[in-house]
Amino acid sequence: MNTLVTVDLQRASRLLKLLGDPTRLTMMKLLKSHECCVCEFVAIFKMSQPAISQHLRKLRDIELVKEERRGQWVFFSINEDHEDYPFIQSILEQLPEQNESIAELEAQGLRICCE
Amino acid sequence: MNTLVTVDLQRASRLLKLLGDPTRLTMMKLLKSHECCVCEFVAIFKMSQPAISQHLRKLRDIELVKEERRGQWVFFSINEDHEDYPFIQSILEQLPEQNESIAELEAQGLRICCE
DNA sequence: CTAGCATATAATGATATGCTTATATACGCA
DNA sequence: TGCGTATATAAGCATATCATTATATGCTAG
Repeated sequence: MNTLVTVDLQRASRLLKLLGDPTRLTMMKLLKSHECCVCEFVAIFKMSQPAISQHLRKLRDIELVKEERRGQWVFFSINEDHEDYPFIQSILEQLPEQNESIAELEAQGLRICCE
Repeated sequence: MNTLVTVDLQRASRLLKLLGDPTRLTMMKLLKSHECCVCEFVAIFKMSQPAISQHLRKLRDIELVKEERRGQWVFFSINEDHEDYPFIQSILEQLPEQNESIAELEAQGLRICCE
């Protein structure tokens, strides 16, 4: 009896299924420490823009991530207000940091900063 | 930096994908507190025996569960020696207990005891 | 307004998944 | 040995998933 809050099994399995894709899982891990826009993900995953967009849509559909348009770009970030965020967080915590991806982006001058 | 051990992202996503099915996730949660044999799962999930058997095989293929034949029956249990067991455990801990399923089995006289 | 870049959506196709039914295997008992 | 029960495997099918290409939309800058 060491957790106060539990996650309904059906809901949990839907979340885990979404996280059960290496691209989406990595996205979530990245987003945990950095906001990213779509084109950054395209550069990181070396995958077509629509593929990235579709993964992000799935994450957004169940509100695991939020999006915010800034000028031309759409930035994604983790939705910490999600009812099951503690569950998600406990999973992401156990994954290795993905700072190299971000560092590589910066090295290539592909990191987007906008204001 | 509060976890010492992290799970490779590829491996983590494979595990999460397997847990991302409500039947398998429930199986794992049940197995966390009770050994079960195949016919018990058939009764619990009201699903065909081959379907149950195939789910168990997937869990066994990546060694999340162990099997042990006892007479006519094959009992499954969680493999606590799995390299990623701490990861799995941290997920299962956050799911509600499934004791009703077991209680129901017992009420119907379907719980298997063999020795 | 138009051109160009960022992103989203639609349509399509290959492969994976999860069930079903039919059949094979393994064990226990008479 | 042969039968009944428990389980595993094989084959087939419907649907889901994840990519692709083509196209639409939205914003910015000139």
